[in-house]
Amino acid sequence: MQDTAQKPAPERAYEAVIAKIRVMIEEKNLGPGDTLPPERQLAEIFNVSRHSLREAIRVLQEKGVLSARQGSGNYIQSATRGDLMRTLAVTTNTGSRRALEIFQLREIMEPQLAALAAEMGEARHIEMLEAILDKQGQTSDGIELRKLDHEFHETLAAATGNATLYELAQNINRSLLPPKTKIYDNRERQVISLEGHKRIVDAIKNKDVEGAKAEMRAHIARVKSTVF
Amino acid sequence: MQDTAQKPAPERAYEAVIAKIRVMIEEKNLGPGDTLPPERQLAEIFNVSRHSLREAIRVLQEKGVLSARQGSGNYIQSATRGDLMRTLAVTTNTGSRRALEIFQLREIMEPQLAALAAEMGEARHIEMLEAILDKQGQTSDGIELRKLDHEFHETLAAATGNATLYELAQNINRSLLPPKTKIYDNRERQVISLEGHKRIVDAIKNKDVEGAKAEMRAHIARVKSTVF
DNA sequence: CTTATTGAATTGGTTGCACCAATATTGACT
DNA sequence: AGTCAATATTGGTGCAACCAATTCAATAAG
Repeated sequence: MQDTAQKPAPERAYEAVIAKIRVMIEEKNLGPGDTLPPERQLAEIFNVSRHSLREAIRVLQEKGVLSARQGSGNYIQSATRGDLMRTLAVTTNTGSRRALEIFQLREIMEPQLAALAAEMGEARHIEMLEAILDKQGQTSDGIELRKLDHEFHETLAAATGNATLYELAQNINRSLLPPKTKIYDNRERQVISLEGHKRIVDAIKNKDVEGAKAEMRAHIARVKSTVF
Repeated sequence: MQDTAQKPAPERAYEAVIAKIRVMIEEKNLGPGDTLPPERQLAEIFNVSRHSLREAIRVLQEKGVLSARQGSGNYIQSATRGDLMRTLAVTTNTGSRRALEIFQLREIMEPQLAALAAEMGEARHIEMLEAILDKQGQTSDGIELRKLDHEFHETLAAATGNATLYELAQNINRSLLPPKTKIYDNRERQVISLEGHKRIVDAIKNKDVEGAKAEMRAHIARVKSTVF
């Protein structure tokens, strides 16, 4: 067991602090130029160590929400209150949650990529997809299969004819699964993956736009359930 | 005197550490899934306290470069070279073909962002959206309106609660329209934009998931037709 | 010999305190 | 009043200890 295991995601101290700072900014109606209370005092108020407090401040600094002046104070930076609130509205996502976020992005994009591929797909793209399916059926090496899975989804994006979508798909894939993960060592997953890919390619070959979308949606759902 | 004058900006310890970590990743040719040396050891190597080292690691975490697992280690998430947003960040504005591609990306994503916002949207997000509508109705300055349009779509992405989607939306917006574009000087477009936004917010307020999706789709279609 | 178990060692998470460095404030002196 | 030096305040850094989750190896059980 060494997936990208997802635990209940315990909230880190600095994350709680960021949330509290956001509330404070809203309640005290602070805007650009205003200063936060001193760190020692904030740590006291929020009941955390100054270290944890400073982690939160660093993050907000790096996001452009705050700026620190040694000897003076921490100042609210964002150009407008709108920028400030928007940034604070989504703040903070630790590694594990990020994986879920990227998965959500994938759920949004991939079914429509499949649909577009079915609509636009040229012969050469379909051939490439089928070649990948072949290889996928002939190996059982986990590393190789993960690679082929990436290839499949990227090729599908390429089949849309939209270079931007292709590049984005590449980055999504590579962000989602670290190369060494062994989730493909599981025989059951191998079958699920291959079956799903086959159905998708079939739909694309038949130029079945809605079918391709549905199959991809189902495929992602299945993969997701085996991962989490 | 309260002038905003900034000194030569003395480099903070954590900034130096971030740079050194990046160099280390490069030199040791580390990729996603690999782990960094333990914090105590890194602090020793870089000659800083663990506190400063951890500030650096936190920042890299928030940027999605690292992910931490207590009891295990700090893992490289996405290589510095292959950041998720790179695609759109770099390319900004290369011909009309690119513009069309990004528009297509927008057609794929935004309706689902609206749907998610309707499903997840908290009160504060809806308030922000309505505040933007107000401003939009009160000005007719082209530059200002373009800015508000961006704010609207970015706030909507923020309302999904997914920071990755928010970042992506930011990049899409900025890639699609150069800051100076005056397409909002056209009175007709102003009306179309405001009307569309209102309908979308209404649907979100009513938690009408399908309605939000449909309204956004229609909105994008209208905007597209006025642009091309 | 293989598989569980358990307990020590490792590693990130948090806290507290002390001290440094830059800035702000006070107050004595002219 | 104005100047300027002493003092207090505030962010920046370091050290050391302890907590909590994980890893890993020694050991016991089958």
